[in-house]
Amino acid sequence: MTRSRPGRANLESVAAAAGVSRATVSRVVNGWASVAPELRERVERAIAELGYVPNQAARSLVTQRADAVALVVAEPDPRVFGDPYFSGIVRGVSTELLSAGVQVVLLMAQSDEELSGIERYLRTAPLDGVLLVSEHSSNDPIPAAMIEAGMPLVIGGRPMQPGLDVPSVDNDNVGGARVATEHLVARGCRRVGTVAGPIDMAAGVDRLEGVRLALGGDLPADRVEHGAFTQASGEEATRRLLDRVPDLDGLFVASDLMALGALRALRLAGRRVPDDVAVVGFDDIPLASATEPPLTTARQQTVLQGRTMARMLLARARPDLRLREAPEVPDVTPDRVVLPVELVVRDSA
Amino acid sequence: MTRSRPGRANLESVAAAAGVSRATVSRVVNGWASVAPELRERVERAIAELGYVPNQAARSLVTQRADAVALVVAEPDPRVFGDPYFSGIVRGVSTELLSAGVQVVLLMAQSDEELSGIERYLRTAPLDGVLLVSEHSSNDPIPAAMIEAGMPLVIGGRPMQPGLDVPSVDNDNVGGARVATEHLVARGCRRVGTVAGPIDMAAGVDRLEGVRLALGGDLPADRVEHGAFTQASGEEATRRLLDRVPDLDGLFVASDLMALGALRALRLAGRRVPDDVAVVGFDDIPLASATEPPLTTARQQTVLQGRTMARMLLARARPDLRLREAPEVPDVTPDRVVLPVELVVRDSA
DNA sequence: TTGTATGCGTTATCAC
DNA sequence: GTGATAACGCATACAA
Repeated sequence: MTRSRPGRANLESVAAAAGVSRATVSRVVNGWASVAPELRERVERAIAELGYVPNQAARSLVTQRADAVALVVAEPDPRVFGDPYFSGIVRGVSTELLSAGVQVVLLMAQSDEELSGIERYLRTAPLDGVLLVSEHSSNDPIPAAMIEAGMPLVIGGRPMQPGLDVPSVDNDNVGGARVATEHLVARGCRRVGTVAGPIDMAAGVDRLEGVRLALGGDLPADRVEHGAFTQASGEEATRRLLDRVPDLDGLFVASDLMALGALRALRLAGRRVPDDVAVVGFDDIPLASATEPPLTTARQQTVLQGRTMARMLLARARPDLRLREAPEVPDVTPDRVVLPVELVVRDSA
Repeated sequence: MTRSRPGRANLESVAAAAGVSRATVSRVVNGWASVAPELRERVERAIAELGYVPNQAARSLVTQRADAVALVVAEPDPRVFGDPYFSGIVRGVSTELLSAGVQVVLLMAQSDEELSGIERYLRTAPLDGVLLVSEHSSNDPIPAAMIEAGMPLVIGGRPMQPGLDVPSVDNDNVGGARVATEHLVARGCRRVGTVAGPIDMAAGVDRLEGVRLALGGDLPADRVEHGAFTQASGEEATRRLLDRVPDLDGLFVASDLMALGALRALRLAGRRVPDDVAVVGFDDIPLASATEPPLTTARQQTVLQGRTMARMLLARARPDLRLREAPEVPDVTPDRVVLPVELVVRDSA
């Protein structure tokens, strides 16, 4: 709190009311053992009566700690917040930080102007560290600024900026796409194509790379179309693909949302799924199990990603905090963690 | 920033480097006029060289200001973030605060545990004020805590807690529902029913009240069904309604999402819209214009609501800030502002 | 166990 | 126009 109303209590006034020194009050507030029960009692009563709450600004000034961490989401489209990917990360981050007694502060940037306001805030505000989730981050000024300011930072996703190396937690987009595509091949598909994501996004690039790895040399340029991770773009890309490769029999679509569009395009083109064309998506959004036919897809562990990011940051920014055991979270000492992506087989492939 | 790395520059070091006093550096940093151009030059160079950034904790400690405001969203379902209602408010709040040089900090509470962490944070962190958006807020501890702590607070929506009066900005749910229902009547509907929202949410209660006002005494209990503001619940409620009142010829649905369900239920029941049953929704979500037929609905001004909330808070918490003119934003001196809701007539009614 | 004293980095009030 | 200097509220090393 900052606006000190006329009557805002502080250590001094509590000390006076309890008839002890400021130091003793401080000890009680911070739970130090070495306080006589009787004094403690008096102090606690005084605190309650005066409604005393410690001033975090003053506390941060001396301790160099803030007990708060910023989670920055740099994304122009406000709909990211409805995205299960994002909400999983937020849930994971919140869970882990809550149990560590650290508050999560969400900062969202929908424009460059807002982004620079956020940058300013990050450099000056009392914060223990920063978590950054941004999809197309190749020209994001924040990583460099944080490094220069000495502010601990962990990135969610694959850092796109060459030169800076920042601790990060990513999903295995390459491996996931590879397994998904291998599933198509194992199923008997001979002419596999893909609706890939945008090439300015790490997830787009990496998933396409996974397809390449799975198919070896067998991915001619005409079997690749790019979409924008939206349903409409997936539908169109699929249509273009079918025009060029009419005998396509397997399709890896780089996101479930695009896969929804792909299913529609296939239906309209008279193809049966999976009999004529087998389809695999990526993300396992809730809708994926409700499509006709239900969608085989690669599932990312978004909550785990959030938890891992949080612990990685705390390990670096607040080594004094002892976190509770969490065997399901990978070791966060290395600067780069990649979480496995699992294939969920349903009827579409 | 809080973790002062070994080399973190402060006023002192900048002053030394520039050969001036701390006071002069402070004047330069804060843009005071009374500094000789030459000194100013030297100071600015030193600042750049040392990468000096003011410490906000120290600054807040003495100024009693923070240049930051919290926007608290108390809602268990993370999907609120995808909700156009919420994203409109965020956009409005952000716009207005950005131009005032105040940072928005988003705090979301998905559980009571998180809510109490947030409450702690709000009382202690350097913050100029708090904006609260919570739909079912009748037992939210935050308003009382903020009042006790003397922290300026503005609520979005209608405050549900008796006793506390807190400045608030609401949409005219009563008026909007009333106009929507009157539209049905004017259209010739004789047996109007409604799918209302939950009774523990102000929007649910108020919209139902609007229907009552429009119909005078003519709303028998069997023409009211309640849904949970979801599509599925809207579909079910409509089905129940049709079972009980087969000759229903007008339907006000308290949210567009529920209206989507209602349209489906009507179609399945073989009713034509609007010929057999005219339908009006509420919210004007993007999907509303894409339904078959396009949905007549009441539109809330969510961005304006956010902007109004922000200005109302700043007027109380930071009267020193001079905001730019904004004729479209209503006067924020009264403690309660209700924004008009406009009927958008499409084909469904 | 308790109290005293110092410093965290700023802003702001004075003299000069 | 500029420079000392006193707060701001707290934690903590040290003395008692």
